[in-house]
Amino acid sequence: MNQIKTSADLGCALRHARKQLGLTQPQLALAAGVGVRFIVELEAGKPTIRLEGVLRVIQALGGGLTLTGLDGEPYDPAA
Amino acid sequence: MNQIKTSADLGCALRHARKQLGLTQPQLALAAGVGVRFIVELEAGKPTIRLEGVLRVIQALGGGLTLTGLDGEPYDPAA
DNA sequence: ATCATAATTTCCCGTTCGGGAAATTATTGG
DNA sequence: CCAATAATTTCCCGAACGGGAAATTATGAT
Repeated sequence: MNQIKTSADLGCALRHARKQLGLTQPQLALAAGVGVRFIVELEAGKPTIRLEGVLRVIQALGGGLTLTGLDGEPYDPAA
Repeated sequence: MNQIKTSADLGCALRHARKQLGLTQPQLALAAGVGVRFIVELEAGKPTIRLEGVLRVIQALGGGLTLTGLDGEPYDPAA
């Protein structure tokens, strides 16, 4: 369970995951539909990368993102 | 537990969370250090917003992001 | 040590973000 | 029904993204 607080956390975790899978950056870039440089910057923890690519990379790695701490009561339309 | 697959998922979840907390978009924007438009676009599911702001908003709401499925064993899509 | 492969940086530069504020369109209330 | 608050769109525009490819620098294997 990897708690993501900063973009650096995310980059670090994704880098480890990629290596774990034995993928190179170009391979992952291809699989995720982004450029190699995007992977480099993502893994380097660049804070201003675009969400879209981040999600695609995570999915290409077989991972998922879970939002925690915000599951209060069921959605109340009258709130 | 909110599994985030797309930026739309995220936007939807964050919008509900904000309402649950009784915050307006400008209030959240201020708390997260982003512009109001950023909140609007984030909640609308815009795929190209910057990660930095997303993380700040989530934290301003008291939530967290968890990366799942990437610890340990290699991912085998054919398993 | 040496060659091969991977990783990262740099370059150019079109695309697009995203801030603030005003204008417009819901929503809610008196 | 009309006023007030919230939500979203629009405007202008500087700043930054990020794609491909080549160059440079790790990293590793034989």
